[in-house]
Amino acid sequence: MITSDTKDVATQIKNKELVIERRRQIVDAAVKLFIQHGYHKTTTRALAKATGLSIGSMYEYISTKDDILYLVCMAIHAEVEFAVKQALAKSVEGPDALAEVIREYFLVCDRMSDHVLLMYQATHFLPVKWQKKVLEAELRITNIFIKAINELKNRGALPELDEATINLMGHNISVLGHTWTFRRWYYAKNFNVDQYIEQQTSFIMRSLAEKSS
Amino acid sequence: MITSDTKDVATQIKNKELVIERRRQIVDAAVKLFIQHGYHKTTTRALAKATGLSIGSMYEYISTKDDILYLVCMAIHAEVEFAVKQALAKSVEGPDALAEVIREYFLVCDRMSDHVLLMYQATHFLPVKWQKKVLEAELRITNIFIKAINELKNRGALPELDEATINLMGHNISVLGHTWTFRRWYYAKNFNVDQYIEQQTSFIMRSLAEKSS
DNA sequence: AAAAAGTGAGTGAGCGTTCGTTCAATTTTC
DNA sequence: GAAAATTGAACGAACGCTCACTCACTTTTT
Repeated sequence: MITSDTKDVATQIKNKELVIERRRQIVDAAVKLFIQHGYHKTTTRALAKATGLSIGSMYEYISTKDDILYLVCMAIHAEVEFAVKQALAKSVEGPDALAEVIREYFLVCDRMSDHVLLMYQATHFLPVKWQKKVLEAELRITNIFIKAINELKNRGALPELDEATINLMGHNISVLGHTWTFRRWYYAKNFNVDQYIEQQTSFIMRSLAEKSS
Repeated sequence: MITSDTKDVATQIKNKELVIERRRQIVDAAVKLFIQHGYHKTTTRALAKATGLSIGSMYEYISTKDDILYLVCMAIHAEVEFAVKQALAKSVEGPDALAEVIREYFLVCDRMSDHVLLMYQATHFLPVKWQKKVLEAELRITNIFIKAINELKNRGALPELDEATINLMGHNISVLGHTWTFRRWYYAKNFNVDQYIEQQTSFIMRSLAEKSS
């Protein structure tokens, strides 16, 4: 796993490695509990117990319950970003490169549906300063798509598209990945992931391909 | 305004009209406060004060804080549905009918961004039984789009599209309306509503027009 | 033996909800 | 039509409980 920017959360503990290790424990436990019961119904006591620390001890590694949510959000984004970047790196050069990245992204979203859902519901409990950080992380992922589209365009595999259009398409990809998670209540009855990916990729590619106006 | 199904929320008050009036007051106040401070940080006392009732009195009209959130969610959906249905009714017959409905839908989403956002964040605090009701209301709106696409298809204005594709397109319209509200933090810097509507409508229409696979 | 890490009972603010009471308006009784 | 009885909406102090966070103390590490 990737250790996300962790330096903005205060700690009393001197040993840096210990901080990383314990926080990983905390995040792992928190993800499970937050997903299961939601942020508010998860008590710090339950968090501590699940982590294997005492409350007092846990509070040596963070200074607010918010901190934990922040660490969780960053960890989730880091994981998604990692998956997408990897897909981008190993993908073939060619017009299907984008489709491949989209596919891999949608698959992470599927694997991590609960996590994505959690972020949609809980980000806004964070202090504004951290909300911004989380959105930056989100934007970083979206930018990967935008970059991928641009490369395709520059390679001549797509018609001329203005900046705004490409930008929006990047965001659409991002959101349609999330949509799979938060419309599960409906989609699950009608599709499996692969069908969803195929359909949406086709939607995206068609939208990009024929610029008529 | 439309009085959404209100009968599943219990009240001590006998006078039915009074219940409707007071609940409208409660919902109006609640929307503002929930949007401003979020559901959890809004206390029942603050709610009562903003409504112009005492807490005790307010509790004669509902039986749980959840009830208020439920009423709020239903009221919001009712308003969106109303707007879309109206657009559908007065829209011209023709291939632009869909574009017109989309436009009007995106515009309600814009007007009610805070409300839409609120629903994304707060629906899951409801008891499951009511979450379902809220999702039904959501689906009702989505189905309007699906129906509109189908009519266009049957009128020959669109190529043959299978049920699944049309279905998904309906959901995409729905979600892309919401997206305008919950990606405001980014979009606002780059677009205004009209540009957003034009771009997304163009995506949708192109995608519907050219079914290649 | 000093420093660092861990502990968990304790604290108190904050919250949703209840319920005994008030009182203006309406209905019934004489 | 005055007096008595009934109704039910409005009230808000009080209750019981939850929960984030602290701190004096113990254990472990160096």
